[in-house]
Amino acid sequence: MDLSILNDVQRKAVEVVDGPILVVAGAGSGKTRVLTHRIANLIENHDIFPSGIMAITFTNKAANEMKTRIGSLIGPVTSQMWVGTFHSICVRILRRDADRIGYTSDFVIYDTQDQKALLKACYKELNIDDKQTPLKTSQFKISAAKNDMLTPELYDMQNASDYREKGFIKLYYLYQAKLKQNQAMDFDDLMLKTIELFKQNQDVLSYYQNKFKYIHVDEYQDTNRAQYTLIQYLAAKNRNLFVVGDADQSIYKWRGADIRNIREFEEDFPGAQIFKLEQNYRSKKNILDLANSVIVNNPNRRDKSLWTDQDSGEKIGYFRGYDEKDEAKFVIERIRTFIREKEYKLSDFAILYRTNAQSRSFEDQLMLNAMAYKVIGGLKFYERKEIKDLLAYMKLVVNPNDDVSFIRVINEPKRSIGGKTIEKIQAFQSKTELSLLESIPHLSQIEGIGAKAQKGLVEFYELIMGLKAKLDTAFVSQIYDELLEKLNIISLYELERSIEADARIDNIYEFKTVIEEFEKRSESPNLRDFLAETSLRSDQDNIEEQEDGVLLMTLHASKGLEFPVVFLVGLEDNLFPSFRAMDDPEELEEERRLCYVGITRAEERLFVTHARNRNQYGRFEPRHPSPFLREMDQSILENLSDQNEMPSFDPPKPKKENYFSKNALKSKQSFFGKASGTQGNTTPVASASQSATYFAGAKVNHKVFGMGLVISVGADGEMLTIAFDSCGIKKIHSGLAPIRRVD
DNA sequence: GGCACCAATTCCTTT
DNA sequence: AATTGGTGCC
Repeated sequence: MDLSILNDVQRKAVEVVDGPILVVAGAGSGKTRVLTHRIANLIENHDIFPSGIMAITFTNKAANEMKTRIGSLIGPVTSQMWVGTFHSICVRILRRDADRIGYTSDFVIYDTQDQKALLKACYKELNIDDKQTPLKTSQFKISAAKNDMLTPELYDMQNASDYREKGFIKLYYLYQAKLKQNQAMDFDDLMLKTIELFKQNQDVLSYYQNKFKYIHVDEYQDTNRAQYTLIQYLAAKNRNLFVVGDADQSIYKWRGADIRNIREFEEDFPGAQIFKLEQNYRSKKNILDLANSVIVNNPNRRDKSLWTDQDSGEKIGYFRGYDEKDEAKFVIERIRTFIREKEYKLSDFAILYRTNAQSRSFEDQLMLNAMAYKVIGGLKFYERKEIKDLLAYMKLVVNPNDDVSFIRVINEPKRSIGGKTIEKIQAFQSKTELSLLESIPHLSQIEGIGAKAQKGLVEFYELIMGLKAKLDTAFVSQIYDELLEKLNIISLYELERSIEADARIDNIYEFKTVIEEFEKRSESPNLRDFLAETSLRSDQDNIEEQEDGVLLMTLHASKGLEFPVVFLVGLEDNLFPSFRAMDDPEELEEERRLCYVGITRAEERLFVTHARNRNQYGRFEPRHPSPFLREMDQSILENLSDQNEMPSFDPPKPKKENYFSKNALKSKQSFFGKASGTQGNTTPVASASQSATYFAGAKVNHKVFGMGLVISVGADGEMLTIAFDSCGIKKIHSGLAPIRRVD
């Protein structure tokens, strides 16, 4: 292994073996390299067994990459190492000893949707009105409490004197009780229950404390209180804790991440060694300068600044469009130009936005141009109805206590079992210790269930039990196949003869592929582990390397990734920063960090864009530029907007020579070229709803004069000089004359 | 119980 | 704009 490729600070950080270590790693400063070399160094030069090493990463994808990279440094010794996310590592620990805290190792993991369904049941039992207290509010409150490690009991103690909390406390108790009844844990429980396990069972804790001699945590700035505590427990004995993070990239406060965890590392671990990585290897200087110009506006920030010895690179492209469609057209046109003129492939480009909903206009344009793309996040594959249904069946096969899954699929496909029937079973259930599924054999004791419903219930029971019998002998894919066959689900969707149904069928087959891949990769492919893995899959885990396509994702999802060309879009007030952040300075700082993260994803080129109007909630509304645009160093921005679209914030008015520089002119031409439709195969129809902007080269139709070509636009952007086919050149007012654009 | 139609709500970010 | 949930009728 060659440590000479590291810079001085990196090497020093890598070579320390024992004790607590904090690596403050700015964006693109090679923290993954430090982590992998550190671990490789432990194993190769200090005879540490891989089985004594734990590394916690932010995504499973990062975990796999880390294993691969360590493997390529010192060979395939990594299989004994524990590398994974907080959630997956907790599952692994819990599977072993769940019985110590009143769970079986067959527990299932409830995602956000399941959580909601369970809360709904709690609401019903407690007569809570979901109009008065939206499910989301309770969901959020429970999660926040758990992130702060407040169990119902602790929360109760802390808030007992507050009568307004009475209702919530009751709900929280019931929710937690129901989770246990269902043998289920939500995402936050995975950490809390692991901590509980450690707290109550000294022997278990000692086992792991002794086992893991060296613990590593990546993205330490985004750990929450529970995760922090978990680490404290695990590292308490050996104190060999190596954490890497960057306070400037903390973007998960809303999920409970506590920036203090990294800021106060020295106090938590006296004698900790601290290394600061400030040389950036990722981005051109202009990109880095832009990032710095934004992040310095955060008042509560420890001063540090990244530097690079790379050249400046191109300026940062700035574009303001008429609306989101205009914005998308610009971005896609740029990508086309890049690919035509340079050696870029589609997957070199990333479009980063604040909210998932923004992907749409870009998808439309990409589709129009027949360009491959991949949207990361949004409606996840595993959240699609047909997949969730099949997952619910499989969860029930593993865990018959899972009432949430039972209710989800008992009438899917239709078995003539509705709310009334379920209520009757629940009434029976409350007198017993049985789950809904387990109640079915006792149907004779339940009054008033119709023959049709009874038949449906029994068939359902037999289906699940039939599959359960095969659990230990059959492959997951065999169970899946049998499930599909027994449910006759494909034929049912085929009968619908709709595009949506066809897509569902595709997804069902796709899911089969996912299962088969799991079986190939896993050492002991069982259904339990498969279900856990699908529940804990992150968006980034779904990025496939081999497929070429433009990447679209939220800024959050882009964390830890890098791309040659980045488009940071939708830089508008109330969108980015989010409207929720406007009145809260702390949240505004977090939005700014998010902006910083976005900028620093770019290696070679960066473009920042926004629109003057945007469709939202079906309404077309004017938008204002984001304050972050104003903060950006204007001298490194290059305005690529239509002349009519000069920015209204202190304009990044390019110096004359810039404006007419070869680059600016070239890009301008391509932009106009596209809009006026002179490029033949670009945007064929597209503009049925023509945008109201006019510019030189635009084709217009006048009610009286007929077709014409805009020659120039007045300084006010409204007086147009138009050459009409019928009557020559005329000056008319775009706001008053009966004209419209024809694309 | 199932289905069709209407109304309300949503678009902040996620394991 | 689009999805989701609710209501009322069959």
